[in-house]
Order: sequence, then C-alpha cells, then structure tokens
Amino acid sequence: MPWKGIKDPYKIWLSEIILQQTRVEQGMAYYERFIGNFPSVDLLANATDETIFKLWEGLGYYSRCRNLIHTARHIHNNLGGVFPGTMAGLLSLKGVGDYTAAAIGSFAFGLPQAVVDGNVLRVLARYFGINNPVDETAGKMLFGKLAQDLIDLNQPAKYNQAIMDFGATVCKPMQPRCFECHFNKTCVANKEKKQSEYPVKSPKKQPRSRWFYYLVLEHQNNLLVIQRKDKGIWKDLHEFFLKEELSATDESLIFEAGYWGIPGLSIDVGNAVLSDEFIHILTHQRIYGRFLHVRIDQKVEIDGYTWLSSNEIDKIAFPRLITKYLEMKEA
DNA sequence: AACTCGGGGGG
DNA sequence: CCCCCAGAGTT
Repeated sequence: MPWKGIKDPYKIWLSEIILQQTRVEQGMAYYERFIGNFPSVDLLANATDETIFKLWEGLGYYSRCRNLIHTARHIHNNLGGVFPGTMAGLLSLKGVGDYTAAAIGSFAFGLPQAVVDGNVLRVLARYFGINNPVDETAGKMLFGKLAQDLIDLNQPAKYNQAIMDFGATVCKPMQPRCFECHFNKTCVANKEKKQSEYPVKSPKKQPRSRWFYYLVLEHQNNLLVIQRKDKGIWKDLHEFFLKEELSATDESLIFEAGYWGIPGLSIDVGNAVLSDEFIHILTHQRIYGRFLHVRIDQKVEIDGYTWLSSNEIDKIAFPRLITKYLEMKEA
C-alpha cells in the first residue's frame, strides 16, 4: 500500500476512513484522488461539500464522507490543523471509532493500542478457536482484550501492520494458506480443520426489497434534480424525481402523467423512454430501479428541485444506481 | 442489543 | 447464490 510506513496522521486518517468496510483494491484509487486534490487536512477543510462528495461518489457508506468533512473542518478550525495524539482525542473525532483510533494512534504516534479489524478477528478466532460471535458485545470485549494482551508494546505499529497483513494474505477468509503458515502446528482451527467455522458471526437478517421509479425530466438539455435530505440510504446524494413502491408497477401506469402527481406535467409518449429494470444489490436492500426519461417543452417547477445543465450535473454526486443509468444512456 | 448504512469482487 | 471487506453511528 502506498501509505505503508507513512507517519502523517492526515494520510493515515484519510486512508483508514476510506478503507472502513472497503477492500484495499477498491479504496486505493479514491485515496490517491483525495491526496492528489487535498495534500493536507487544511486544503480538505477548505473544499466545498460538493467537491468532496463528488470525489467520494461510488464508494458507498456516505456518512463516512459527511463525517470526513466535519472532522477535517473541526481540525482546521478548532485544533490548529493538528491531529490529536491521544486515544481519547482521536476517539472524539466523528467517524473515528475503536479501530481507526488505534490505527492512527499506533501508526502515526506510536501509541501501544491494538487494532481489531476483520483480519484480526479472523486470525485470533481461528488460532485460539474462539466461538464467541465477533459482532456481539461480549465477543467484542473478549477480542479487544485478547488483542491488547498480545500486542508487542515495543513496536505497536509494526505489530498492528503485521497481524492485518497476515490476515489479508495468509489467514484469508477463503482458502487460507495454512500449509505455509508459521502457526499451523498450534492453531486450533487448523488442527481441527474448522478454518471455515471461524470467526463466528450472528445470523444476518434478509435484505428488504424496494422499487424505485425515477422520472428524468429534461428541458432544453437541463435535468430536474434534488438532493436527498432524509436520513437513510444515499443521504446527501442527488437523484431525480422519485416514486417509491412496495412492489413492481405496471409499465403503462408509469407512462401516465397522473401517476407522478406533478401539477402541470404532461407526458407525450413520443418523447418518453422507459429504461429496463436496474437491479441494485446492497448488503441490506435490493433496489429495483426504472427510469422514465421525458423531454418536455413546458418547464415545470417543483419545490426543492433544481434544473441543472449537464455541466452542473457533472459536478454533483449520485448513487451508483443513477450513475449506471446515466452511463447506459450516454452509450 | 439491534439496526442501518454501499458497493464491489470472488468462489 | 453466498461470502466479506483495514467499521461507525443511531435507535
């Protein structure tokens, strides 16, 4: 990784926020882009929300971006542009939890704090044969204490980096390389051939299904857009006029102006194109999306919505469901 | 304690 | 289809 060995707390913080619940391969390009645009926390703090969200577009978990902006400005405005060097100080930053505080603390400041991420949980659960679910309170306590007992207090950064690298390359989730593992003689999971049974996790609930019908209104190359403000999925990102349904809606109904409930709207079938269904799979939701693109001659105004040129559209962030649609429409 | 929050990649 | 990812915040 490009930031390995780096001690700049800003770069470590940025990389760790980007990598929360995100694979290194996926986050890498985003990290490079952010550092290229904002080499310091002060430059990040002075950027506009839209600029930053646009750079984050497509990475998901957008509250991370919101907290990133908040924390950058907090450090710039209230802390003189200097990151806190204690665990308590780091934990007080929005978006910085136990893992990220330990990562910044050990890597940037040499604090003797053990990181506990998905890699560490898997390594410890397998090696010691721990059956406690890692996502329950008791399990988190147990693994946190164990990790802290094991850390090499003389070189915490090196230890933390090593155990995560080990989990990512040897003690992998699938097909762990036990045959060449230094610990295969004493590892409980390997001895019992139960590598796949660790770590134990509590059962996850099944995702809910939602049906999103978007009306893409176009007037003289401008599109009608709104920013999602309600808490929930895609908060702060932009979208088109949305009607959400609890089940699939018939095509013929979608073409009727009355379906959308917009005063003054009329849909000429000759100027309307209905997309195929986009199936957008998330961890906790299945979203079925369809887009009705309508060119109108008579401009309508809707409370909260804004007409934007394609130039302006390019500067704001959309969820992947919508960028995929836009990319399809371009082609 | 349970829920919510994105998106992508691999088997 | 399933899994999981250098987790954190809210309810």
